[in-house]
This record gives sequence, structure tokens and C-alpha cells, in this order.
Amino acid sequence: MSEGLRERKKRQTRQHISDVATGLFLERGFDAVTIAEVAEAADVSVNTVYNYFEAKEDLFLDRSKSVVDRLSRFVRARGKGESASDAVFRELRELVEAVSPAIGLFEGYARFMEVVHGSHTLGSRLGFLQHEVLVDLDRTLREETGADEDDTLPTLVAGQLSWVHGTLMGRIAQRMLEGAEPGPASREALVLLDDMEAVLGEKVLKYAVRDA
Amino acid sequence: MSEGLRERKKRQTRQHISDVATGLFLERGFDAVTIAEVAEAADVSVNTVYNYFEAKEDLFLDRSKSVVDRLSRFVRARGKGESASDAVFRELRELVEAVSPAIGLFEGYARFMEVVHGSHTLGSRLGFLQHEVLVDLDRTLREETGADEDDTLPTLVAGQLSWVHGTLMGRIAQRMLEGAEPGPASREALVLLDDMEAVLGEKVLKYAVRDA
DNA sequence: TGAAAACTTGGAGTCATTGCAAACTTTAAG
DNA sequence: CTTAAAGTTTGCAATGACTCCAAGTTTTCA
Repeated sequence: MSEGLRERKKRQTRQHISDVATGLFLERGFDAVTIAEVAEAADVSVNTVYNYFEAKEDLFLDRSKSVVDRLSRFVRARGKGESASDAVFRELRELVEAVSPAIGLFEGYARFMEVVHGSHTLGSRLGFLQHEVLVDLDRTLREETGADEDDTLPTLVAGQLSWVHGTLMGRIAQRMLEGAEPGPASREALVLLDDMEAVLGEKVLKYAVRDA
Repeated sequence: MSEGLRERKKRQTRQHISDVATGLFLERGFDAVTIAEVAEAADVSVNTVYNYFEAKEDLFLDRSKSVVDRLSRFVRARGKGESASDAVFRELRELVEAVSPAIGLFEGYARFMEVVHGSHTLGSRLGFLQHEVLVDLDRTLREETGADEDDTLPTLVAGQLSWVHGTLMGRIAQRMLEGAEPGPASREALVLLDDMEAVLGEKVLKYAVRDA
């Protein structure tokens, strides 16, 4: 019994509600759409919406949550001889070169960010996600290196790498909002990555090299 | 006419409302206090509260807003031969050594952060302020250096320095929450500042040196 | 098949936030 | 000193997010 009917239905319902809501938000903006409208459009009750999502913002940022552990995944998957920083830069470059929608390199991203910036609540929530990336990576680095509880270095490295990620995403968002096409935005992003790597200190670049 | 009765009264009323609200929040937590209660305790109408503050969170974070342009002020006031980074580290060290409440080094800070962490809205807003520090500093660095519009370096330096500031504040908050006294927390913060400076790259450390 | 467990729903209630117009206060001109 | 204009405060009403609850429904499983 890998997954019962119940589980499947739940996931579908959740996805459906999120999709419908996202569509409405992109069309009319975040504040101009009420939960009641989302519920009606998704053909469920208002309470059901709240069964699946804690707050209105989660309806729009649901997908973005997979971003939180992105850097941790990169670091865990780093190759032999590769530092945490090496892995993060390498993987980010791959995403950028592939013009991946995972980092905002797709047509509709401009409108998405427009909606985000259009709402105080949503904008703040984004800053929160950013911080969660750091916390998540900090934990991962500590697990990977077995660093002492009161060693601050992993936190500092996590801060630097999540800054790289956040700055990259922010720049892409900005360029897309300015009307840039994914292709050119991708090329600019690669330069930015180079610049950021050039700005980091040795201690960060060489942290958590995988020996085995 | 430096300031009429009207202006003075407004400032007093605003301060009074903020003080009363802060008191209640510290006592009972953010969500457990309604605007109606704040209004009653401050002896004004609910609408007056909204005349002065955009949202409930602003009642609690009003003071924190002076933090946004802190780094910009440090940079603008940097001495001859001093880089932006030098100035920021120097001034932060001064605040830390002085055990200044401006960076959370006072008894009540633990409770303050407890309340902040206790509310989703409040926590997110803090991340937003953090980002504003960066944006503000970016603008200042561009003004100070006359950097070209599409030069990304000032943004990167601003990102690094606001990271230093945010990490410092975060660490102090964490230690105070863990029950540390301001004195010891101050000493630990100095070490952290050294660690962070050691982690930064040359490009950042030497940016925007004041020659004249 | 017959509950128990898990979902959905309608309805009522709390509270943040906004819009509006009446009532009040301060300012500044006469 | 009086008074109208401008700015401020307030009560009232309404919208919409979010929570609680109790009454159905559906799915699971012994």
C-alpha cells in the first residue's frame, strides 16, 4: 500500500486549490482576491482551504517552499574534493545555464514577482523564506562537518552561501521585472555568480571540503 | 515657529500609543493584545491608532526602524583612508564595547525577541527590515562612490555588510534569549565580529576607501 | 459490513483594517 | 478677540482573514 486513495486525493485537492488560487492572484493581484473567491473557484468550502493552507500567503508561496532546502541538498550532494561553496556555485551555475524556471528564468516570473511586491504580507514572507534557507544550511553544515556546538563558522558560511543564493534570485527577479528575457538574464546571472565568488574570502570558499 | 502645538502633540500622542502598546505586548504577547485594548489603554480611539500606525506590527517595531539607515550613517561618516567596511566594523565594535542597548545589549531584549518570535507576522517583518538595510546601504554606496548604474559591486558589498550587521544582531538576540547577560554577550559579539571580518574577501574590505 | 478515523462543510464569532461623515481643536487671518 | 479653514479624533458600518465547533460524508480496515 504505497499510497491510498485518501492520500492521493488530498494531494490532488491541495494542488488544485493552490493552482486555482495562483491563477487568480496572477490575474488580479494578491489583495484583490478573497479566500472566499478562491474557495468558490476551486469548488471547495472556505474551511477546506484552511485545512490545507495555514494562511493566504501560503496559497501563493507553496511552491517556493522547495527552495528552502535547496542549498542543503547541493551541499549534501557535493563531490569528493569539493567544498560546500564549490558545490553551491557549481549547481547554481548549472541551473542558470539551463535557464531553469526553478530560479525564475521563465516568462511568467515577472508577473509573479510583481504580485509578491504588491503585497506587504507576501514581501515579508519572502524575507522569512530567505532566512530559513540560512538556518537550514547551517544545520546541514554542522551535520556534515560535525562542527562544535559553539563554533560559529558554519553559521557564517551558511550566511555567505545563502546570501549568494538570495542575491542571485533577487537579481534575476529584478531583471525579469525590468522586462529582460530569460536568455539574457541567464547570461547576466552567470557574470554575477563569478563576481560573487570573487568577493568571498578563502575561509568560506574552502569550508567543508569532502575528503572521503 | 520651529514647531507648533499641533506638531508637538502629534509626536507625543504617537509616542504614547507606541509605549502603551509595547508595554502590553511585552506583558502578554503580540497576538494576545487587540488594537482595541491598546486604544483603550492609551485613551484614544481605535481609529486614532490607525491614524498613526499603518499596521499592528508597527506599534511594536516602530523604534527598530531607526536601524534601517544605521549602516548608511556609518559609511557616510567614515574617516579619511577608511573603507566602508572599516567604518562599519569600527562603529559596530564601538556599540558592542559600549554594551549599547541599540544592538540589543540590555536586560529586556530577551523578552522583546521572545515576543517577536512568538508572532509570524512580526518575525517576517524583521526579515523585511533586514532587507531594507541592504537596499539603503546599496543606495548610499552608489552615492558615495558614484558607481555606474550597472555595476553590481556596490550591491554585493552592501549585501556583505548588511549580512555582518544582521548576523551580529541575530547572534546577540540568540544569546540574550538563552539567558546571557549583556556583559558576556558583548564579549562574545566582539569575537564574532573578528570572525566575520576574517571571513570577508579583500574586495569587500577595501571598497569605497575615502581618499579626500 | 460496521464502526473508527479522517475530511468537508456551514455557521457563528473575533479581530485587523478601511471608509466615511460628524464633532472637535488648532491655526492664522482679519 | 472672532472666526473660518485645515487638521485631528471619533463612532459607526463593512470587509475579509482566520478560528472554533458540531454535524455530515467518505475512506479505511478489522
